[in-house]
Amino acid sequence: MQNIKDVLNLESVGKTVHLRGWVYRIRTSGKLTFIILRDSSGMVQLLSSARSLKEDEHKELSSLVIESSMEATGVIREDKRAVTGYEVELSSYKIYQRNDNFPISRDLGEEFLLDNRHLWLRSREFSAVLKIRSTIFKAFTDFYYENGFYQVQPPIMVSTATEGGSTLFKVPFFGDEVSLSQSSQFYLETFIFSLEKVFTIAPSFRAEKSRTRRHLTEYWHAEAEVAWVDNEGMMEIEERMIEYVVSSVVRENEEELRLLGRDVEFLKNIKAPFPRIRYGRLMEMAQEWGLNLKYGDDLGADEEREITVHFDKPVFVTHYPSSLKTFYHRPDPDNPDEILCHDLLAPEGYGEIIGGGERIWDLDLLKKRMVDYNLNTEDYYWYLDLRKYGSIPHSGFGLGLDRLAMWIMHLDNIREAIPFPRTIRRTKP
RNA sequence: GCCGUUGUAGCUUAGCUGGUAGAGCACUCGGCUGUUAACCGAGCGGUCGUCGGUCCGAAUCCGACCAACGGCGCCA
Repeated sequence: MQNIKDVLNLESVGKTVHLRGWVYRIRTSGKLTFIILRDSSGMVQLLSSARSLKEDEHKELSSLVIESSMEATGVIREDKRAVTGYEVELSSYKIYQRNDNFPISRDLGEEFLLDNRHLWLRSREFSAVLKIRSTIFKAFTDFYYENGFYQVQPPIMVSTATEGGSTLFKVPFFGDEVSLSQSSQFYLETFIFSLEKVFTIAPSFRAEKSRTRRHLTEYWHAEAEVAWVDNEGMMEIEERMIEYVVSSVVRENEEELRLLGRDVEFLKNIKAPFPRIRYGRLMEMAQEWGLNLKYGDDLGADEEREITVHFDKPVFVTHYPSSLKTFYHRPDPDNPDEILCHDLLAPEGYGEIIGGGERIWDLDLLKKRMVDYNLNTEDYYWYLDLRKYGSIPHSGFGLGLDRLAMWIMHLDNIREAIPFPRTIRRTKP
């Protein structure tokens, strides 16, 4: 058996090829039947006729419907009339399943496709999404391995909140209750005392009742934590990682990007370094652009969109006022009202894809901040222990891989970037 | 949590100020020896989201409910 892509070349012409896959299109014209066969690698036109097959064999093939599965043997030749430039004249075949009519046809509603996502995965469009996603996950991992990081595996069932209790998913646990992880950050911090540079890719769960194009209740969270690195050093690692991931997709998946209509030239220009803008300066710029924002306001979706259209690269926003971020961020020693943190906003209106920064590593300050946030320090005993024994400066970040994928592919909704989206109103298929 | 939109055949939909449901695709059958989302002809397919109300009469008007979608806030 061969992959379709591997036989679409001049060396194969005149040879007998053995293929298997699914019927992508079928149409008859008189005594000829054209079957477009697809497999994971591509598609090719098959020709069935009474010339090279028995009459009843040709008839059986002509009755196949879309997405039937089959095996095909025949001689391949060049033919400009066929979709991919080659055609296989069938000499024998095997049908695995001649199915009933496939539910998905040419008229497609958004809701219907979501209900039939398990079948829509077979489409050319979604196959391209899946291939690009695969590259993104591999490239992210490769980048950190190449830079001396260790991959670690934090728990998913946890008993401490990272981002505030109201968005926790509660799960029964032998008469007790646990939560699904919102972020692996605190656990990642435990690993740096032995491994120094660590990363993970794990699902995170947020019970936020969000109904937006950029939120999922279950999403793939890529996180890293690094010993001895400050806020600026962390941003340097992140921008090199983003460049690495984007250039990997451009190199491996140019065909898929074009199928999705993505402007590949735009992606080729995504090179580090990325601009850094302090929050205070951004507020001044926003006012110059006519936005109704003042110091102390958080960036809403509209503001992020307005801001990021002014850039053709991702942009870091740093030094937020401490009132806008959660307790573990380290205050700037030069200006304690601001914190040493950064968000990375994707361009073209996509907005936040990374949140990161320097962590508080002083025990007393961390305790004080937790008390300010009404957190029970006893629950976080293990997190506080990290500041008791050999505490060090360190930084980290969290990246929404589905958001990154959404931006790279220029999709309208994050649901189109993940095979089986979980949102407030969808747990099937 | 808040605001909005939509629900008619397997899919995409038309249906005006109420008068008894129409099309395209898919599928089945027939035609065509070069099709490209083929084309041509025929057939199959609907308790108009659910429940209730108004009316001689409701897909259409009113109410409640359900579901999905879109947006805000929150975040990655």
